[in-house]
Amino acid sequence: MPNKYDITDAELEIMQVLWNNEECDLNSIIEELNGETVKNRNTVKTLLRRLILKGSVESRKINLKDTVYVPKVEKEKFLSDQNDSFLKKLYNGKTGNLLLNFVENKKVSKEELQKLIDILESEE
Amino acid sequence: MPNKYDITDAELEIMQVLWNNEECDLNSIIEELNGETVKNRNTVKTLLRRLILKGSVESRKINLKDTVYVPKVEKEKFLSDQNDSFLKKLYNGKTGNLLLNFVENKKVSKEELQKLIDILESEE
DNA sequence: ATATAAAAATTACATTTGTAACCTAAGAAA
DNA sequence: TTTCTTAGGTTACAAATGTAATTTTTATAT
Repeated sequence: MPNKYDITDAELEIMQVLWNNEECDLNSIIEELNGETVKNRNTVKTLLRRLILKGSVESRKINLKDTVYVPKVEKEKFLSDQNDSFLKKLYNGKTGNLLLNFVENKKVSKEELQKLIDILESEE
Repeated sequence: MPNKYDITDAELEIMQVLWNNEECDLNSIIEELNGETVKNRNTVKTLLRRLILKGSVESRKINLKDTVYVPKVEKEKFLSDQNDSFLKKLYNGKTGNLLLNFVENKKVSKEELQKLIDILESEE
């Protein structure tokens, strides 16, 4: 009884395709995946089935033969949950700790940070 | 043949204890863990054994009876690797994308960002 | 209408992960 | 020294995961 948001790494690759395309059939998914990962058709089918089982994806029959798959979790919500658990796991749940790490390791520049401040200010 | 940096969630809890204490025996580890997670002694033993197997931890015999465990991966290196794979998995490998998400969801404040800029400037 | 191709559904299977029981050896208590 | 306790080592096991083979169904070409 895992829920919508327990998505494994292999499943996530499928979700990414669905988020980028909203509604696609198996073939499009497989095509999209190539370039990234190459997966056997049945593998993709299994991943889709598991995603459907846990309610993260819905399958819609177009006709007797064809089916399209629709993501049932918003990417935004998913990302936000992933952020939270990542932060909790490694940074005591604090964005500040992660950011500090980025700064210490020169993963972000002054300019980038300034741009973010600008965004925040423009929203005020 | 998983390497030092493939550390599972349950194993990570052990690593955290070791990172905070540098050298401890099984009992101290278990004691530290309580409050966080409660784990059976044997469970902790197994996790330690697996960590040793993959080279992330070393066990040192103090005497015939007692052993202490020593972390063999630096926390810094580990965190940095985890950051990279998290970013790659969800943000195209770009810190910028993650930060933008934080900003959009009000997970970081202007003040925090400014403080980071100050740190960067003070280092120049 | 029948054989063949394509898609969908079901089943399989090895590996990893979390959890712990079980067995053994070494000091401590009697 | 015999027994109990405690620490260490080994084995087990179910659930989750990544991957795919097998079987069944549906459609298309002959």
